[in-house]
Amino acid sequence: MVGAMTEPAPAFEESPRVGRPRDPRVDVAIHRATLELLVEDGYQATTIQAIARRAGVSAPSVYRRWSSKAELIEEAVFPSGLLAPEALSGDVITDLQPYCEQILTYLSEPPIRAAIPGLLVEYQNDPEMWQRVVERSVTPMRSSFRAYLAKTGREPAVPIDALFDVMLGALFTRALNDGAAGAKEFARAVAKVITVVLQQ
Amino acid sequence: MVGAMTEPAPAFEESPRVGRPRDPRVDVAIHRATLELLVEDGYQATTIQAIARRAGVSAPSVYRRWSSKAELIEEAVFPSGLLAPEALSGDVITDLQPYCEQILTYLSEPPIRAAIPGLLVEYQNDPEMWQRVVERSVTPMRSSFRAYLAKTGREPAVPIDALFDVMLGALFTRALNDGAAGAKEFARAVAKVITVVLQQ
Amino acid sequence: MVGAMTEPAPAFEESPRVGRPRDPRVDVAIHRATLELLVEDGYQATTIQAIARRAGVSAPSVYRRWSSKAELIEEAVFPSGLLAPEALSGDVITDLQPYCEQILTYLSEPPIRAAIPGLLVEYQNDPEMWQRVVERSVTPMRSSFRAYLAKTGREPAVPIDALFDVMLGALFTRALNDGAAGAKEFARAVAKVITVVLQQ
Amino acid sequence: MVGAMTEPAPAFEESPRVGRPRDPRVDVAIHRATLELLVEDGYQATTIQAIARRAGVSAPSVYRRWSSKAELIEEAVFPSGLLAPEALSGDVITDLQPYCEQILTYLSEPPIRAAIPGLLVEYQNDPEMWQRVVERSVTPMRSSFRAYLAKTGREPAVPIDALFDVMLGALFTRALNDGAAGAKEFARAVAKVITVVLQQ
DNA sequence: CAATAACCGAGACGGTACGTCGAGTCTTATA
DNA sequence: TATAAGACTCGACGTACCGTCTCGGTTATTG
Repeated sequence: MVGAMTEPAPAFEESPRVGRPRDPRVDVAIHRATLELLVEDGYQATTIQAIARRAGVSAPSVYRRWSSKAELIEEAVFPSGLLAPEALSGDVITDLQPYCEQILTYLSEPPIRAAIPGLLVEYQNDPEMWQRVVERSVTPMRSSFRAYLAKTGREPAVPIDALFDVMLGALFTRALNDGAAGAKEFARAVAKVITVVLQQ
Repeated sequence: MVGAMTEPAPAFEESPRVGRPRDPRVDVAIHRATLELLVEDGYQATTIQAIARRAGVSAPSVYRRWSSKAELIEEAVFPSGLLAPEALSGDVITDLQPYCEQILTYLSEPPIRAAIPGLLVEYQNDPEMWQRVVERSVTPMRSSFRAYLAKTGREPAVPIDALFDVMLGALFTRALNDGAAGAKEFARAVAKVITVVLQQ
Repeated sequence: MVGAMTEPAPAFEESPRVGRPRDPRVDVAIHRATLELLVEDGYQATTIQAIARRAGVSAPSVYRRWSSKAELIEEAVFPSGLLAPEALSGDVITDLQPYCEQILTYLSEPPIRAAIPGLLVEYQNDPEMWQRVVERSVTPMRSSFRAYLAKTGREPAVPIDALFDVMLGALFTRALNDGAAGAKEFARAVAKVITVVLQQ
Repeated sequence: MVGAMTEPAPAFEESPRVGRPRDPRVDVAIHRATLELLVEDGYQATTIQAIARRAGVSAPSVYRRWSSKAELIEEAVFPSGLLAPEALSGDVITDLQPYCEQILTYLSEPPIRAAIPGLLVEYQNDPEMWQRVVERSVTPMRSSFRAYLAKTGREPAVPIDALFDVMLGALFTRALNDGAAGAKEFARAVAKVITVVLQQ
């Protein structure tokens, strides 16, 4: 399922056993403030100081948890495990459209729409970091798509990965440009294209 | 034709008749510095102060010509009239692949790759400005695509605009993620997908 | 004469001929805020941010002029040329007491009292910088003292520099500890001590 | 005798009888770290956090024992009972010089030299606290000086307290500025001055 | 040919975000 | 029940870029 983004994220890695434990309300407040600012003011205005201010938290409390704005936002909009739209029944004709619609809806969620171009900029000089983001968000979709096609037993005229890239690229670009507006129609069109290729 | 980006751009519209005229070498230097910085250091590091520094020019000389970093970059990477890949012979089977390859190559030009996510961020709270960018870059492509299909006389099973969006979205996403690497293969795949839909 | 501390100080060294000239009101405001804060809140609370705030000026405008808090304060409390108490008539018996009183009064000026221990701390690991401060403030006094004694034609039983150090050390310590309270009496005592040595 | 400063000091007054007892090694480590930092890096760099770090101890463990950096340092450099240079034989001519030298040597001890200006700054807005420091360090010297002069039976031309202030002020200022360098010569000069006054 | 006006580089200006550090306070597990 | 450790808020640090401004000086067109 395409998940909502409401969980505070498990923050950093290991929790040390001694000393005052981190206040989970701080995590929640930062998480919440980040998403709010992303949606309200965009990526650029979502500065760490603004996040701290809105969360009612000090800047060091943010830096203690995340080493950069990019990491914080990455984790806020891509909480692990909530990324892969699930495959559906198995009938290509009926399934592909809701599947596409699901992806388009997911990519149109305001914080995701706002975060993606920002992360692209941030990681412009660090392709590996961007690959990490892709891994967390795209790879699960690609897997479910592959699994889905495997169930249908088809051998398309176009390599499956390329076909997936066409589908996702179309939906991704649409989401960036128009958000959820007209999602249903466009998802239908994309699904139709993929279906035709599969049936050819 | 997909154009190279080497010309200093005619800057602002009207040239006032009185007073000292602008030094065209300043325009050239800013233009050049902008593209260089975009490619070398990415959108974020391409600050106006850095551009001025590299161009050997003062910051006000930049602001005199462009009111913001976004406008400057927009003009530097999308010099008017150089945007529309030209249509080709008319035979769908043979034309579509070079056409897609042309678009993918164009979108993979380093300054364009670097500029697009930055402009997306910059215009996050100003969709109209982003539409202006789209108009300058996408609309000519869409027109040529329509004209191209008109020549073939086909009536596809998917609305032409949606089909174009699928094609361009796929190529755009590919360019953002991988640049020109493997462009030929992917362009072939995209062309195949479109062809299949057209022939269906 | 022992000078008042009211002048904005000529700021940095050379004034460059190009670029927007510095706003002299900014200099004045910083100078004034520094002295006020020193007197009201002490050396420690006289932070650069607090100075900027009180002067109604941005922090960078302070850093543009002085590279550190120490330099700023040094210049604010020791404006060049106002440091040497002048020698008096020439009669040891009558002169020495007002001379000592003058020095004690000078060292008791609130900003000086407040600044000296702070500068001592600041330059604890940079004795040369402290020597520079001494040069600006003590050396003129020492010179005038020497000149003064030369006029009397005496050859004291204690080296003149040591005698000066005893006199100034006594007055300096008194000023640090008690300020101007009971200055007259203490100046008389110090003058008496020096006189006795000179007459011995 | 002028005492060395090596003992950890008995910390706070009362030792509570209940609960986990304090680890005395923590006291020792803090004490040692404080003196080391004072000498190596100066008063300013001797932050409580740095002390805790060097002592291998947490900051609250320091605050539990001393309520402020000033108190900690005060106690570290002026351990009670080690402050008064002892009076000597009783012959003014021969005694005064070693007495002055002793004081000068004491005030030149690196931690004391480093601590004094810092404490002056710290107590700039709390003269009573500074008086407390003076009481602990100067008053014993003043008493021994008075007792010393009483033994000689002299009635000097300058009030004894003022004479003491001249002597100590001269030595104190010398110690702050030059430390122990040339101590012997300067002590001789100071002693000569005092002697002359006493004999006059 | 003089006046005018827009340009030029340089740099000051008030703001704001950056990421770090020290000051003290608090909360928890541990002894 | 006090300790030790670390998270907490707060605010100063010094730097960078923002976009604007003021300056002295230059270069063209206009009167």
